[in-house]
Amino acid sequence: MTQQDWPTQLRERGLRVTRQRLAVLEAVHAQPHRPAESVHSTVAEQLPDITVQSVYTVLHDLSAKDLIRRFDPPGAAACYETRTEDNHHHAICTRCGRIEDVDCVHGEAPCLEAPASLGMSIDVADVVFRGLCAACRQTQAESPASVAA
Amino acid sequence: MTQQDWPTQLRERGLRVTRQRLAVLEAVHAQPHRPAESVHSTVAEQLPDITVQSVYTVLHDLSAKDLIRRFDPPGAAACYETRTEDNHHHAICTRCGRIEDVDCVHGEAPCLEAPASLGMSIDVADVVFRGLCAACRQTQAESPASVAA
DNA sequence: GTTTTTGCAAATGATTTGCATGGAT
DNA sequence: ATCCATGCAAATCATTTGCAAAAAC
Repeated sequence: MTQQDWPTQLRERGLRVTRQRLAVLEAVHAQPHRPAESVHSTVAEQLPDITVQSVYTVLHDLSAKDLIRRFDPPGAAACYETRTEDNHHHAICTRCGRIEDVDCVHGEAPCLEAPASLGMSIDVADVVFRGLCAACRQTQAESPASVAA
Repeated sequence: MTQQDWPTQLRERGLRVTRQRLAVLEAVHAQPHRPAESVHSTVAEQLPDITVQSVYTVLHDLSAKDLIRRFDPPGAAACYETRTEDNHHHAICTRCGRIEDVDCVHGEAPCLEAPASLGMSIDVADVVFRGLCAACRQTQAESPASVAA
C-alpha cells in the first residue's frame, strides 16, 4: 500500500518521469510477480513501440532505486513487485509457477535468526516456500495431466 | 555424510556408471556450490575431452535422481552439492558470492511453518541468508575496493 | 540546451536440445 | 547386442550492452 504517486516517487529518486516508466510501474503494481517478458506485453498494449530491452532497462533502474523489488524464483525468470516496504517472502506453486506473497512467518522476523556458528554477518533472509496452490491441488486430484498457467 | 559409494548409488537409481559421472560426483562432493562451468574445469583435469554440455547433462541427470542437489542463487548460475539428505539452507556473501551451508534454524524445521492463511499447501521452505562473510568484512574495513573470489 | 532515456541491434551468459558415435551392461 | 551416455554443434532463453535519435528537465 504505497502512496503510489509514481511521478513524485520517480523524481524523489532522481529519475525522470517517462511514459514507459509509469506504464511499467503500473503494470508491475497491477500484476506483481511477472517476468520482464510478460510485463512488456502488458505495457505494449498502451505503448506499442516499447521494446523488451527498454522494459528490462526500466525494471533494472526502478529496482536500483527501490521503487520496485526484484525476486528471482529458483530456475525461472526474474519477476518484480511494487511491495518494497517490508521484507515479506514468497510461495511458489511447483506445478503452475504461481507466486504468492507470504507475510513474515512466526509473527516476528523468524528466519532472520541466522545460526551464531556461521562465519557470516547476516543482513537479510529470503524464504521461498514451495508447494501446490489451491487450484493445482484441485486439478491434480482430477486430471494428473496438463498444467495451467 | 553420504556413504559415497558412487557406483552403487548410480546403479540403484538406474543410471549407468561412467567416468564422467563419477568425476562430476567427485568434483561436486569435494567442492560444493560451484556452477557447471567451474565443475567442468575441475573434471577436465582428469577427463580433458569432456564438454561443458556433458557436464550440464550429467548435473541435470544426477539432480533428477537426487544424487546431487541443485541450488539457484538469486541472479547467479546454478550450483550443486552432494548433501541431499537434509533440507539445509544457504548463506551467500553479497560481496564475493561465497556460499555456505546453514543447518536448519531454530533447532527444528522453522520456516516450514507456512502461514495457515495461505491458499497453498507447503512442501518445503528454502531459506537464503545474505550478508558478508568473514573475509569480506575484513577486507571491506580495510579497502572498500576490489572484490576477491 | 543539456542530460537522461528510449529504440534498435547485437552480444553475452547460462542452459537445453538433436543427432550420431562410443561406451556400459 | 542393446540401449544409454557422451561429444559435438546448434538453438534457445533471459538479460546486458553500445550507440544514435527522441524526450524530459
